[in-house]
Amino acid sequence: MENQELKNAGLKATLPRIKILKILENSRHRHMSAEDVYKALLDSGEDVGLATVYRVLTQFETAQLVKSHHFEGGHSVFELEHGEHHDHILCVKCGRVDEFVDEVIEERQNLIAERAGYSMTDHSLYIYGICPDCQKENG
Amino acid sequence: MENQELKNAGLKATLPRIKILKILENSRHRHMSAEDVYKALLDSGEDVGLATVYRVLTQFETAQLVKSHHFEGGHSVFELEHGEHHDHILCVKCGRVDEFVDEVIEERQNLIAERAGYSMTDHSLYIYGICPDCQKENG
DNA sequence: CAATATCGTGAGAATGTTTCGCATTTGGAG
DNA sequence: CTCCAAATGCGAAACATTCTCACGATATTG
Repeated sequence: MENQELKNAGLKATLPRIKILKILENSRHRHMSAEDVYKALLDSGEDVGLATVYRVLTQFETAQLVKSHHFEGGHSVFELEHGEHHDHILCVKCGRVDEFVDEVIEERQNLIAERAGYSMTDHSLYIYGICPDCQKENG
Repeated sequence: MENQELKNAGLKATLPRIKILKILENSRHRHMSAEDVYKALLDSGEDVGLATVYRVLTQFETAQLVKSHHFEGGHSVFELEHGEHHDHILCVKCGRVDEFVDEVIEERQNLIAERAGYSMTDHSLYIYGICPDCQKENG
């Protein structure tokens, strides 16, 4: 039940929050922008404000229910936390997003941060390219 | 001479372009936002519009004179191309930016893209952390 | 149960960044 | 030196995101 997830995160189980969580869980696309979530809410007949969507997503991120990503082009997306850390590879043509994990890279990053004297808090790696489907389509 | 660099890039050597190129070359900070460049221009008594700064920086990027980066927090920065590809490690406290190159990671990225069937066009890797100086300051 | 403090919300205004439209200016080829 | 496409400055617009605020729902207290 979504209610419990919210309670566990220290958030009251309000309607907008439940709805937004449901949308993130049921969406075919793992990665959704605030606008996407907002549209999905309107489509399902809900009456929430865009500001609330942003507020709730930010709260979810703080509560570590979702993770946000800032892709090129100034557009951010959110995805449910689903256990393992992973990075992203995305198609510059169709916007498709795939995920991957690479232990070697993870380790190197730690090493690099350490070598530079930084205490690493986070990192983001995005690979941009053309996905298999778009390569076919295009001559 | 900047004029020549611009000509080589197929751009007319206009005053704003020359000035902006100079600013990028002389600035102590390698990474500047459009706003930074704009302020620097005003400080040196030039009369350019912010729109022109954006236009010119975009042209420079197309001409591969500069490279842009989109760090977290919705603000982009530009830096002069200076030969080697490199990635960035930045301090979440003071905004300091350092650069690094790691062949192992570069190779792994190619491998990952290939394995996923993508034809890689670009990639961006940012490591976030606390820099040595900020670690000292803070208890 | 009533009085009251707190929280979450929608709507719209505000902010910050980047782009656009258009009249005017300018670089540089002839 | 002249002329024109290219480039520019300006204000407005587009966009994503955040803030403000009054109100309604909820929890707390006596």
